[in-house]
Amino acid sequence: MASQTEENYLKSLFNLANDNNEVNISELAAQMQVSMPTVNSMVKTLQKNGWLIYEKYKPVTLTQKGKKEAALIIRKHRLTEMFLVNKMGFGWEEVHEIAEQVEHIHAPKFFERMDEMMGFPTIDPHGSPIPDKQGRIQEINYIPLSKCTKGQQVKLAALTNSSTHFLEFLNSRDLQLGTELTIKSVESYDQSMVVSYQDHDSETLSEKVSERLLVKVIG
Amino acid sequence: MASQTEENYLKSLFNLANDNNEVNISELAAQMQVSMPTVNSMVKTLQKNGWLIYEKYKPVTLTQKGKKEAALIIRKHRLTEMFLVNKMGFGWEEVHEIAEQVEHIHAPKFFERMDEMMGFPTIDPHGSPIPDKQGRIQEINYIPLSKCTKGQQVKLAALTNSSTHFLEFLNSRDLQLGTELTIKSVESYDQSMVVSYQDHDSETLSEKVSERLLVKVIG
DNA sequence: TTACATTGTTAGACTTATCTAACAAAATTG
DNA sequence: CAATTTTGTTAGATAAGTCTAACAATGTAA
Repeated sequence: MASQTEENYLKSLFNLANDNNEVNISELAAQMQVSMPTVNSMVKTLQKNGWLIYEKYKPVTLTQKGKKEAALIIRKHRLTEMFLVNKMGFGWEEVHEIAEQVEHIHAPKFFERMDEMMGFPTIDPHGSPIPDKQGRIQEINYIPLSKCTKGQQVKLAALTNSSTHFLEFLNSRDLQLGTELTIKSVESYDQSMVVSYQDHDSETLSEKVSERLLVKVIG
Repeated sequence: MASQTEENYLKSLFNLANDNNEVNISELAAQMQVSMPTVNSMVKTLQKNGWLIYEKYKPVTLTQKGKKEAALIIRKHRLTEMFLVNKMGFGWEEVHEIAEQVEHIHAPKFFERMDEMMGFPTIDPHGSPIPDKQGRIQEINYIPLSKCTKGQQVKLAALTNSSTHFLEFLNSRDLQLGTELTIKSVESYDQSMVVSYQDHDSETLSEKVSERLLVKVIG
């Protein structure tokens, strides 16, 4: 069984993996906020335990076993976030830190019960997909709002960043998953967008914001 | 902040404390399932951090700070157990292991929300009192069934032991908190008791069982 | 009250997860 | 392609929490 620390590395590895499923030591060190030598020694341990493939001076790759384990931890994280929001009345900006701790609990029934009570949700409060019990993750293809153009109508479907700060910003603008926006204009200088939705006739979103908002084009 | 390991020692110290608030190194080692040298080095650490008083070759004593910390961890444990039973549909025999993990989560709001959702319960599913937010614990004076005599009527109020095995035994006999029993006889040879309750006209309980059942005399 | 048993301590070692300093390989760039 | 920067590795140290072996203090009981 992976230690809590190992579980955190697996999660980061899963999230950082590029198209070739590769992750650099330096990226992992940055993500985990530890030094490169620490990562170096940890990847050797993770390899020894069959979670990943490592060769000197090469990027590392999760094994099937490692990918599944990571997905199951992410499953616990996302189920917890959804439970906290749907069943316990938390705001979407409050749940990450709690889920970060709850995800390490070893008690399959606990998470199955959450899942049941919520009617087997497929996405978490930030629109990210919840891996299934086999660790399979359904890929959804939303596009960043920043890729959209003037006149399009889109529905906010997910976020690429779920930091408390960003979520509080969205709260302050009444932006929620499901909100339908119309793109009124795009400023060519800085790519900022003017959008309208609900009671908001004209709200300006910087590129930094619009590239973190994943949307579905509806018109 | 106490580490998870330290939290577990504090909890054990709290539970093992005798009338003088003292705990022996050997008792603590047995409870924690570690060697005496391990306890010896840990109590030095705990003292250094102000959780307890330690003098060579003397039993240790929790400080006020240590007692409060322990009670607050026990609070999280018992709130969790109650939440699992009342809000998530678990049986009282399933919750200890899960609560043992959840009690280490640092997220005051999480436990406050549980508390609110349950309407601020004062006992856990096994009849043990839930310490308040200040770490004060309300002492309740129930007596072990084994101390009762023929003819008495009593109500099952709490348990001194909440092992899964014991709880499953109680389930098999339809014994729950609140069950009212009449003591039909006590066998002088082995102190076993014959009791009746609900549909059970004549159920024999060994001393081992009756001394673990805490009751309130009602007639 | 001396001997024995129990309880507690010290010393030293191990594992996990981390660090810094020094160095080596790989990638980038003039 | 040689020089430099970036990335990765090795070596050695540290802290937490554990162990065993050896020894010391305390308690018990003949």
